[in-house]
Amino acid sequence: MELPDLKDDPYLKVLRPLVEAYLAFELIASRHIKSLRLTPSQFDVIATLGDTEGMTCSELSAHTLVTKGTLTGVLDRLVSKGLIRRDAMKRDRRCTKISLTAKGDTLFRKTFAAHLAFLRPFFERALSPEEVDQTRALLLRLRDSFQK
Amino acid sequence: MELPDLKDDPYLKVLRPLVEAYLAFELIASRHIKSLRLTPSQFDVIATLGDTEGMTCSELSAHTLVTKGTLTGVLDRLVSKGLIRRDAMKRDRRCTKISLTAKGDTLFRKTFAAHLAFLRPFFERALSPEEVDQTRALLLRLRDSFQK
DNA sequence: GAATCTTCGTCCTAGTGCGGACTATCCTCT
DNA sequence: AGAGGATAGTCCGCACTAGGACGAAGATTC
Repeated sequence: MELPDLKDDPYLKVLRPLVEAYLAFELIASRHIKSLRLTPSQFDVIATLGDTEGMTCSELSAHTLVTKGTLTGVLDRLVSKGLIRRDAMKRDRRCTKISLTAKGDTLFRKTFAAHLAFLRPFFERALSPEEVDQTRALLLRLRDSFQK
Repeated sequence: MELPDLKDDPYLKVLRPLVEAYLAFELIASRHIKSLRLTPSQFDVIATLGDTEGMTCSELSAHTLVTKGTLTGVLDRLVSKGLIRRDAMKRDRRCTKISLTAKGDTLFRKTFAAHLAFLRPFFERALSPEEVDQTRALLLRLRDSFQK
């Protein structure tokens, strides 16, 4: 959603840069993810499940950007790729425990660090370490303002 | 797409705040747009067409976040709501000129300023005017780094 | 123990997103 | 003029999105 940026408004001047910076990042990141034969949502799920004992659908949707309703389909595709497994839970028969298969874990180890290493240079060449801290603080203030 | 944030990496520290700030903004903005009975894409198109003589599909997709392929469907729905109009162009019979109808223009005038006014306080209470300029500059550097 | 409330995962609808294929049209170059 | 290439808009397949409806299964309350 792009909004004309009334250049003279002192506050809305950040609106477009925020959107553009995020989208530029998102485009680069998702291209790299696609080269791994995954979609962003699928990568999100794999990265979240990595190094855990597994979790339920609700937990998974809370820790990722994938909503409960969408998760069903995303998990279906990951199961058919053999990357995750759905197991019934003893205690609560409503829940399903989602966890990485051996194949999924291998993929996680191979790709996760590589993905971060791929992204780092984009940040490195844009900002000095001090600017990183500055940017981080400013963005968190913005986030908090929008979150309540 | 959410990425674990290796807290100790001096560069990737901005990754998560960037994603979170954008998503928090996006959530707020799209909720407000939905109260206008529009989707974010539809609002994007209306806002872009506002105060113009109309434009072709290609121009429209260049000025919005909607890609050419998706645009067809979005425009179809806006036509059926009576908000925009598709007219053949004399010069180039490949092109279609998309413009707001009277009803679409009324909607634009009523909602666009209101939407910006709705968003402004979120920025205002998060950042001082100087910080706005700072944030803007930093975000643009990030954007540019990801764009080449 | 039974009625109720809540939670869990799935399914549904409408709308979006991308990229590639396709047709119609225009433009360019020889 | 005629061939090749570029551009415009549409259509397609597949994946994703939010939110709401649903039945099954626990939790709570009396």
